[in-house]
Amino acid sequence: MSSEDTSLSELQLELMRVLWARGEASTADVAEVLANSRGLAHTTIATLLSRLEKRGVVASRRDGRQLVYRALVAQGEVQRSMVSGLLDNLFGGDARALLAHLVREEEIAPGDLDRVRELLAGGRGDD
Amino acid sequence: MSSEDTSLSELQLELMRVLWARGEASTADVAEVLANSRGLAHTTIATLLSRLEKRGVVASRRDGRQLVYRALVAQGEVQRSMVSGLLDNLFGGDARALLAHLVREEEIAPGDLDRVRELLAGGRGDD
DNA sequence: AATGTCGTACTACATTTGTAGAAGATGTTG
DNA sequence: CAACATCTTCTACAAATGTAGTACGACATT
Repeated sequence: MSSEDTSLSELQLELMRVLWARGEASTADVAEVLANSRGLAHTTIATLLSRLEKRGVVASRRDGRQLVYRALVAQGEVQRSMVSGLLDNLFGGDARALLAHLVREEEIAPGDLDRVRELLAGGRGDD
Repeated sequence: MSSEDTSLSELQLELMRVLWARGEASTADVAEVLANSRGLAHTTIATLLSRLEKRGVVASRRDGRQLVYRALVAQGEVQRSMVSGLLDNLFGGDARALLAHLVREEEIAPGDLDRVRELLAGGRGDD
């Protein structure tokens, strides 16, 4: 039901990564990171965060005059929907095609395939 | 270097897929496909194609009063840049993380890992 | 208390994307 | 040749995104 199909832009993801990494972050926290990497103004970050909030992607809490944001969507959820979108749009939904692409483009070494298989075969306690 | 980092929207990819599949396609050809799948007007497709051309993603050739388009970027190039973008933005550039994600999300069955390895080793493409 | 500081809220503007109508050019057919 | 069917071109508009200034409110400091 609430499985929103959340697709975010690169910049939006950059904000989210701060929130995901810290759990919570004030506008100033996020702004500092983004000022470093991109030279964005403090008010720009405020705008972006409020827009993200309007979309329901993040929520804010007040701390004095500051707003402290936290993510409402897990990183995994976003990964899921965006990877799935890419898969559909670029590989006809065929994950093996994407996998082959990754190996062919040398993003993944053939040995990694075994490693991942072992990882999964070994003690994996998730559902 | 002309390695443009080509990232396309879902709709844009839908147009491109027609061109990639056919090699060349007139506006009407593309429009017909997109009218089916999305109910888009003929002029909409014309607009989209011309915008793609302005970006250098496709080129057109005149055939009578019609324009016949062909892709200027290979599907592989787009896959490369878009997968790479996704990798950077969502998985910190770690392809193994994406791979693990794919397996965990059951987009890929563990057995596929072997199959892909075989594919790469022997060049055996049956299915 | 007055003032300066800092943060949010609001407003604004350019660009990209999705979508399509109107107008004009051109080829087709009786 | 005239009427008709088409196709491209231009123009338009809404929503999303990137980017930031201005204004206003709250807090701290002297």
